[in-house]
Amino acid sequence: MSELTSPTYTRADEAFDCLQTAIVKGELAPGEKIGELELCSRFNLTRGPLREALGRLESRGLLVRRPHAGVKVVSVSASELMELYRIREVMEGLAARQAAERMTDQEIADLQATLNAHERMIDEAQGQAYYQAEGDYDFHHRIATGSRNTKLAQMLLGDLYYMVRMYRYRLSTSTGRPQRALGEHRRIVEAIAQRDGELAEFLMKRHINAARQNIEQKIEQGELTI
Amino acid sequence: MSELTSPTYTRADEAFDCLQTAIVKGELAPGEKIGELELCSRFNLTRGPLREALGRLESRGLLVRRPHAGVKVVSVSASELMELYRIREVMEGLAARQAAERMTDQEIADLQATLNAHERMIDEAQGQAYYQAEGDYDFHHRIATGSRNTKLAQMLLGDLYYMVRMYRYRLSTSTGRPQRALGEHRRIVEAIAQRDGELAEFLMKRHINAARQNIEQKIEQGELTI
DNA sequence: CTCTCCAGTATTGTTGACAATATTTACCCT
DNA sequence: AGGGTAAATATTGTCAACAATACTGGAGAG
Repeated sequence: MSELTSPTYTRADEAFDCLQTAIVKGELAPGEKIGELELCSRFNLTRGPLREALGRLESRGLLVRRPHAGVKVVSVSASELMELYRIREVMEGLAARQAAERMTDQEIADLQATLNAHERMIDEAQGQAYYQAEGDYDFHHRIATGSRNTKLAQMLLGDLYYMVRMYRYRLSTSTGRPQRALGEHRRIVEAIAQRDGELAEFLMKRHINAARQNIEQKIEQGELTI
Repeated sequence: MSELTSPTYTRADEAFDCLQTAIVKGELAPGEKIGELELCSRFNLTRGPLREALGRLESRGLLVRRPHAGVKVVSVSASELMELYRIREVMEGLAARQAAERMTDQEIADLQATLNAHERMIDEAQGQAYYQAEGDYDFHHRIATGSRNTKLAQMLLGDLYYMVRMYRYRLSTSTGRPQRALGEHRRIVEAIAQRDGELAEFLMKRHINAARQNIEQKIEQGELTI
C-alpha cells in the first residue's frame, strides 16, 4: 500500500500495511483493545515485526499504547474530526497554491481527465458513495503530490488522509453532495490551469470548509453518530 | 523527553528519545549511515527496542531506511527547509487563531510572562543565540498546545519542530533579529489577549514568513551553507 | 453485602540466537 | 590495467524463549 515500490518488502512493512488498512476499513473498531498474539495469528506474523509496525502506527496517531496494558485503536470524537478538517483546510490550501505554481501541464491534463472519469462514475453509479469517495481521494491525492512539497505531501497522505478515510468507510453512506463537490473540484483545477495560486488556495479552503460544514450539519441532525 | 509523564518508561521510549535528541543536536550528522549494533552499544540498548524506535523515527521523517542496507539520518536541502517554513506558516497561523479563541486567561498571562523572561534573556546574554532559540521554541510550543487542537499540536510538536530544530542547532549562530522577533511575538500575544483570532493568524503568518525570508537571504549571501 | 487485598494468570517487554540479504573484496577474464 | 563476476563478510531481518508487569478472580474482613 505504501512501500510496494521498494525492491524488498519486509515483514514489518507488511504488518504496517495490513494493520493500517484494517484500521481504516473499520475491521478493527475504534477503541477496541487488541492483543499482539491475536494480531499475529490473524496476519501470519511474529511479534518482532508486528511491534515495529505498532510503533510506526502509534507515531502516526492511528493507535495508542499503554505500557504492559496493550494497544487500542484510536477513537476520534466528532469534535476532533472537525479539527482534522480545520487542519486540512489550511494545508490543502497551501498544496493547491503550490500545485498551481509547480504542476506540469501534463499533470494538469491528467487531473482534468480524472475529473471527467469522476463525473462518469457519479452518473453511472448513482449514490454509490464508495466510488465517489475514491474519486475525491484521488483528486486530493494528486494535488498534494503536485505541490512538489515533500513534507507537505507526506503529512497529508501519511497522516491526515488515513484518519479521515477511517470515517469515510465507517459512515460510507454518502458524504452527500457529489455534483456540488465535483463542481468545486472543476473550479479549483481551472484556477490551477491558469496558474492562479492565490485563487486555487481560496477555492480549496472554501471547498474543504463546505465539506466540514456538511458533516457538522449531519452530525447535529443525528444522521451520523460517532 | 516526550513520554516521561508515562508511569512506566519502556526501553523503546528511551531509545526513541535518545536518538531524537542526538539527531536534533547534530550528534548524528545528516546523511550519515549508522549501524544498529553501533547505536546499541552507544546507548546501551538491545536491537529489539532499538528497531521499534527506528520505525517511529522513520515514520516521523527524521531518518530513512533501506531494507538490508541500513539507516541514515535524513538530510534536508535548503529548498526543503524553506518548504518546511511554508507549512509552518499556515499551520501555526491556524494554531494562533484557535489559541485566541480557546486559551484560558491564565495561559495567556503565562505566555506574557514567558515573553518578559525572553526579553531579559536577550538583554543579559546578548548574542547567545542558543537561549534565544529556546525562548522562541517555548513561545511557539505554548501556542500550539493552546490551540486545543490535538492533532495540530501533535503534528507541529512531533513532526515539524524537530526538523526545524535540527537546523537551529546546526547553524546555531543566530537566527538574527532577536528584538524584532520579540516585538512580533508581543503583537501576536496582544491579538490573542484581545481574542482576535483573525488578527493573530495574520500576524503569526507574517512572523513566520519574515523568519523564512531572513534565512533565505542568509543562504543566498552564503552565510549559511546547508 | 460490599470493599479491599492478595495471589494467579495472561499479556507485554526484552533478550539473544538464527536466517537472509546487501556490500565488499578479491580474483579472473578481457 | 580495467571491468566484471563470485565468494566472503558484515549487517539487517526474523524468530522463539525468558522476564517483568498489569489485569482478573477469589477470599477475607468490615
